[in-house]
Amino acid sequence: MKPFDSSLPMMLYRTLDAVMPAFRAIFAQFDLTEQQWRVLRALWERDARPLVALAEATLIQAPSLVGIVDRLQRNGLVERRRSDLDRRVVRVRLTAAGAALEAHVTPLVDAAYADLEGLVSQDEWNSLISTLAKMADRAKANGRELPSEPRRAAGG
Amino acid sequence: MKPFDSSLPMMLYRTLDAVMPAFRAIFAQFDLTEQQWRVLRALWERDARPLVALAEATLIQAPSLVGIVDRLQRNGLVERRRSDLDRRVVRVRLTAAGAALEAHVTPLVDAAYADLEGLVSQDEWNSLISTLAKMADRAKANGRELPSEPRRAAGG
DNA sequence: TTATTATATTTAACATGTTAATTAAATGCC
DNA sequence: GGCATTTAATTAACATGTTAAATATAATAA
Repeated sequence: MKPFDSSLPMMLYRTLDAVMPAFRAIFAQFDLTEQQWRVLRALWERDARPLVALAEATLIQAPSLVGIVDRLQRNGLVERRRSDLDRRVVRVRLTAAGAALEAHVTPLVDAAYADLEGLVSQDEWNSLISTLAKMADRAKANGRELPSEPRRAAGG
Repeated sequence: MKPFDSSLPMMLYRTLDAVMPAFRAIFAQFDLTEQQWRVLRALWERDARPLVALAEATLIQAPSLVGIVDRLQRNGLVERRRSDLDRRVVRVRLTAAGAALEAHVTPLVDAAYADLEGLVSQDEWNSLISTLAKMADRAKANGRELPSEPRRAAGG
């Protein structure tokens, strides 16, 4: 059995545990949770997204997202609007207050992110990001093949 | 503002999202959650730990751990015993059933872990782990200095 | 010793994660 | 055109995460 402390999943959790509190402290100043910030961050980039699209962009699954959007809506930062073309779709859009928040939060988050980048060399940083991307893509691809049998006979 | 999709925190979350379902599928076969497995995994390595020590080993904070241990206990896998030397301390120890589970779960988890290691080259794997370790250590060290002022005048 | 301070566990209040099931609306196919 | 199949959002049931506070016990200092 592996060392466990230094297993990849534990190292990923450990890194997040070490890194995120600094960001959460910023979010808390604006009465936002980390996940609420992620939703706003996605909407600032492209507003009025269907909930499914928002789930993909934020890596928050739809059932969790429902509650997060509920609370953002309760706090007046976003609103829901049902699509007319496809009545199943609910688009989440920023209110004026939600949009205005960007200018206040972003500078603090950017500064914290710059601090984070300074912890390792630029080479280390780049290879870290690219190895994570590669691993995530491949793991996800694997995960999509095993659960049920391949549709016809994809070959192995 | 950064690309967001490829920000370090999002990459860490994305990698965990891609990697963990394979492990969770194994845990589920034994009616275990990921966190319950982490507790057992730590106890298999060293049994009868104080709850605080278990929290550190598993990266699960004490308030969450209380409930997780409650459920493990309810399922007959661990038991609590209050220390006689220090009546504040509660040690969590494996039952026979909890100890016996190791031999069944471990082979499957090891196989899944081997698959994971195969996704990238050994060099990439090693530098990934070591960069994560470096970053986590440094971020944590930074986090311990700012919150309150240094005790006396630690110098900066 | 006693008041103070620190530590270990737990509870509380709230937000989120995870999986399965529901509900409503759209699509595919015969 | 009608029925089985998909898709989007939600609900349900349970487990966990996060922060603050409470409780009990231990260590410390005046």
